Amino acid sequence: MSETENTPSATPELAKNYEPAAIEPKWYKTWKDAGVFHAEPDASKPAFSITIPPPNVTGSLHMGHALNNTILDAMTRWHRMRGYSALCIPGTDHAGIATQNVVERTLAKEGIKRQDLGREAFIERCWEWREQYGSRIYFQFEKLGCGYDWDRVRFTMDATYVDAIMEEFKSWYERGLIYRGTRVVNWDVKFQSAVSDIEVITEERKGKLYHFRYPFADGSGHITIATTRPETLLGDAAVAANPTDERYQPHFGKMLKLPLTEREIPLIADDYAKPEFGSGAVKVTPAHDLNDFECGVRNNLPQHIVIGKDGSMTELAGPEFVGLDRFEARKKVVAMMEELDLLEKIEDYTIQTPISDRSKEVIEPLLSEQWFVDMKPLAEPAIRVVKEGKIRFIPDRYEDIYLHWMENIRPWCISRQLWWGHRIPVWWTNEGEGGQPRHAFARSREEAVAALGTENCWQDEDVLDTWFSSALWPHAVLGWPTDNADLDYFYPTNLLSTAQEILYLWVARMIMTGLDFIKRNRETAELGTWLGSETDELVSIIPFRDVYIHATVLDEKGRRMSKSLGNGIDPIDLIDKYGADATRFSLMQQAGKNQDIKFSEQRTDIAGNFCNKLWNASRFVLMNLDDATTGALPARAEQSLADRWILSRLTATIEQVNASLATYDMDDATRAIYQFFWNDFCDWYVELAKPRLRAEGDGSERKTAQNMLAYVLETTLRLMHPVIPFITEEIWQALPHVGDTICTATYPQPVAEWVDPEAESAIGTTIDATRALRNLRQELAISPAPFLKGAAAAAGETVLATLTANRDLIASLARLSELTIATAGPAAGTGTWIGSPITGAEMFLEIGDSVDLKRELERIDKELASITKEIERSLAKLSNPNFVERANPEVVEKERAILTDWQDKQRKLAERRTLFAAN
RNA sequence: AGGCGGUUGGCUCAGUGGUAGAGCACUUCCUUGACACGGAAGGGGUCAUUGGUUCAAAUCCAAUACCGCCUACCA
Repeated sequence: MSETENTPSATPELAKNYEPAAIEPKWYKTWKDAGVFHAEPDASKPAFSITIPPPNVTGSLHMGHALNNTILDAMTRWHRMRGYSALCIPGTDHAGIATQNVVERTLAKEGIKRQDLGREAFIERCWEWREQYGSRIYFQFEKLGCGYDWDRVRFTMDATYVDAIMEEFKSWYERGLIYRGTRVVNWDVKFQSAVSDIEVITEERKGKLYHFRYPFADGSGHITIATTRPETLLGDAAVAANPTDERYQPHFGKMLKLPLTEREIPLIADDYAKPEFGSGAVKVTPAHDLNDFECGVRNNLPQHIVIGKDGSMTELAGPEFVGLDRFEARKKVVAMMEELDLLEKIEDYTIQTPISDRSKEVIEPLLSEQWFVDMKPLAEPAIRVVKEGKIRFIPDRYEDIYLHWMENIRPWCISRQLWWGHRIPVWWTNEGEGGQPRHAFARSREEAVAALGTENCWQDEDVLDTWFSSALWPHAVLGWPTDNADLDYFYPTNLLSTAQEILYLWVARMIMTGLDFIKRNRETAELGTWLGSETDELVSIIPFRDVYIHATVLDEKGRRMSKSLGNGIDPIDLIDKYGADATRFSLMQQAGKNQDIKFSEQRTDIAGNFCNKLWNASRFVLMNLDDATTGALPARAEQSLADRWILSRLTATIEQVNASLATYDMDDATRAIYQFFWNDFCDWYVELAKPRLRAEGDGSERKTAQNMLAYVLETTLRLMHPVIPFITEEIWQALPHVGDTICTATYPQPVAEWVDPEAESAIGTTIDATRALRNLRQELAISPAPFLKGAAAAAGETVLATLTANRDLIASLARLSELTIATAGPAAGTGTWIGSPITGAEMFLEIGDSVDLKRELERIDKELASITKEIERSLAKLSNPNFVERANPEVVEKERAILTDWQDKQRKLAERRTLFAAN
């Protein structure tokens, strides 16, 4: 029969070479067109849902995304195959400052500033930008193989999403949780906006510590203070020293002449000053430092704003400084102080400098009026829900990190002085009592007029922090604030997987908003997903059950990937080079409970080799099937020992993979897959099957082998599919299978009847025997080509039976012309035999004239030396009465068996040695 | 400064009390009809250090060192 005729006509043949680019786009399109990824509420199935962390609309796929989205997709696919109505909702975040930055840069190339365009037109440009580039990352997700429900894609500025934000704002505003406040915020002088803590990076920079003298107003000497920011001197409101500091106790309350100004400032007592640092006295600038601000509030100090929003000095700084850039002002202050002989010294100093992540400008802590959210009341339930174990962190160490932050939560500044984003839905009028401004929540001018009772009103200029909108993500993407079937069925979601740096800014806030806004009837709420008391009719529902914090992907040297270092790896390049499957596999192999991943491209190369191996082994299986092969599991009676063995290995692997995925040990899951497929299936099972495929007779042995190969391979493909979706689909389609796509095929589950210690032990012996024979051949440098005579001496009946049963297999694998099995070794005079002991037997090889006596003795001695060491170790243990008496009897028994085995091998080898030494 | 991770063969990492493992790299051999992106056989580790608990420690405890991450108001 020709090869072509052997191939089942209904199934296509695999291409000779594995080329991911030739299969991946094809299957993604097929799946998408068939609606495989679309999920609807389905009462007959359990729900499984995930919302992806929405990447910035300006973003493109980086390694962190690739890792996280591989995990999300694998978890979704795994559940889909296990019969869940599995949904993964994609979307993007409008990313206020980042998008505005990108668009402003584009405009700058045309020589336009956003102020030239005006607010409306600028926002129009932002939308245009988004239309053009904002979906790029979606195509990249598709390329990675992410099976997301594209019918449900969400953007944080969609009209329905805006409804959710309005609802959130209204509720918090009306409950007084959102308030207007004046505090020191992180000010970005380039964007002229407040920025959030996460957008501030602390960098160690070299700077100077300046020691200045502040003279007492009454001329009775001076106090020395130190500062890294001399320009803030102009805004000083006091000098503080610790109340316990004896050096300053006599002077508290006295006034100091603030140099370069006309002002006098007091020396106050505040324990914010640490006596051990510098002179023990610290200048206090309430408007330009958060700690000084708090100190100022405590002591009722004035707040002089001397640095303006653009980073230049204000009028309050005095006529000599007004308009100067803050860093110019710094130089000038130092120079003038030196001139006045008030500069004591300048030291080199390492300064923890806050830098704006977006603009790379030094952040200016600045007193300004902003909108804040009072987080304390919102944090309380969010703490409880984690303490009560309703939301689980994986790895669990993040629970403490989360709780620590939540318990020390601070007000959240939500206003941003940007144009792109959700404009704050608050309207103002100055028609209040005594012309005081008043404000009210309103979604539109009409609402505002109604609420304020006047036409003379205007909307707040600021927009909301982007995180204000993403905090609503899980319920907003499911249609909240409108009650609907999706929200009912898919909420709470099952998993939130993300990077650790947004644990606070995002994860914590989603928990807070979820609990605050999503309430259900206690009777109908799913067990373990709600917070409330027995008497509450309505209870708060958690947004997700599991929070998986994935590792940070670093470069191979362990450095963060960054544009400036140029050490980043573009996942799209990896996919183009090795395929999405290899990219995913290499990421999953490294994704466990680790904090970071040192990633090198080599890992993907190795994963690609695995895919290639899978491809070729599958080709082998396929070309050995024929039309009659159904891939049905042969009856137990028809199965060979090897068949039972591979099924036993398979069910152990299935169990391991399912268990590992359930606990987010993706590294363990991929390792189990890798080892089973390569070491068990390819290295041994396929090799053991080869002679059976060539078997003569009625063809039943060949048939069984064919069905077994097809069955095991098909099952393995389903097991692998969540990790490597494309290649598994391509091969699966070529094999006998049930269903239209592997995506919706059943996920393998362990089968108790397959567990077969007897077969595992028997094939274990077969493998040992084969290895011993191959080893003899190699150690004595005998050509691998010729078929040699082999023999085995079995110590007991079990081993004798096992070896006999697998005689042909061993002979084939070890390239023997014949294999004699007996209870004793070959008789003298029957040839030149060398031997090697295995557990329960000794394997022999007839090597004719090619024996190298010296070499053989060396081999035996080497082996003996290592065995002797093992025996000594074991003897030492067993001769310790404490061990024998105290250790678990099973352990002692096991140790005795080990010793006996080593001693047995030692005796056999010694006999061999004597034999050869005599020659 | 505090908290949390890490430290296992040349490299990247598994391994939570009972004979130290994998992949890559390395050595030797092999292009035998699935695969050289492969096959076969090997070499290589006092599991960071020190102490403790235990019959038994890579594994549990304590300290130390180094690396990393995250929080933090040290001018």
